Amino acid sequence: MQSIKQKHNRVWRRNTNQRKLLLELINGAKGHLDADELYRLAREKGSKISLSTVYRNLRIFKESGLVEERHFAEDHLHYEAKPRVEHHHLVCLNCGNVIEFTSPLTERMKSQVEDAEKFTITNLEVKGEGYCKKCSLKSDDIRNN
Amino acid sequence: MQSIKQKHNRVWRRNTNQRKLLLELINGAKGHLDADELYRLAREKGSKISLSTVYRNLRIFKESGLVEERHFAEDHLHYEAKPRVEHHHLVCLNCGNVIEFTSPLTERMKSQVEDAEKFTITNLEVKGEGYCKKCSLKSDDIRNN
DNA sequence: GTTGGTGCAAAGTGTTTGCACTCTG
DNA sequence: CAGAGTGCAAACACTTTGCACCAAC
Repeated sequence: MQSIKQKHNRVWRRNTNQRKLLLELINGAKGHLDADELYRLAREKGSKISLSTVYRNLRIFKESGLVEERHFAEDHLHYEAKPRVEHHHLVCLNCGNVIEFTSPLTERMKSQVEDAEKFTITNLEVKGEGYCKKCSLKSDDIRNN
Repeated sequence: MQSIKQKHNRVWRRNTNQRKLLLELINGAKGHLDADELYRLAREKGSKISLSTVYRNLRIFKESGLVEERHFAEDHLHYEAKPRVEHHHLVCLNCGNVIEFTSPLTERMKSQVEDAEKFTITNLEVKGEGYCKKCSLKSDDIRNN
């Protein structure tokens, strides 16, 4: 079972029902969830959790490294369980679809940059914006400016 | 001089003083600016521009491809003039410094992913979070959880 | 029992919008 | 002189916070 520590390993956090449910939902989810989706899912499961609790716990999970925060849209955040294999995202500017991908080059790039910049990367986010196969045609007039 | 088109190349936008000043400031800036910094810079230059105008124009610039939007912090956006050579960012979780880097691998990764996923990438954002050289030591207790 | 966690409502923050006025083209 | 652009204030959406109560340890 996963467990949560505060920063600097000082205190073990309490194992509340709300917390357990949230972790369960995040880990069970296929893709990425935002706070509101998570809130609605939890309510559907019968929990009387509040939105503030969702936010508070998401922050804790993030600080503990259990989930990752993603910046897809301009206006709010998405979260997903920290994956074993690092993967990244393509966001279609037309249909809004998010495609996950992996590439051996991202790992190589990471080490190369760490080395060159003397920087320790704990979290790498690669996001490509553009047009998916289906939407590619429609975007011609926008792209060639 | 740069010019601004609306989507689909329909209309040329008006060349207002506010617009000119904003472009000037963005292009003259070393790093990345957020809307508020831009607003303050413009006011310091004597313009009586409003914050709404800053936001409205940033959106237009972005749609026109003149500036790029960056998601550094969790709570607000940064903008920078679209660079000739694509570069990316490392954000230090301790001191908050943003380091720019380039890597030949990012270009290769881009084409590789476009090919593999049949996706046309118009904008690639690579962001590494972690610890810069100076701050690396302090982060040991956080990293090894 | 202590005290971290919760729900609620209220406040905060960055961003967008409605409207009447302004100024570019 | 038409209508795109502006300033202002009010509205918005997402997120955080203060506080009294609750429940995990």
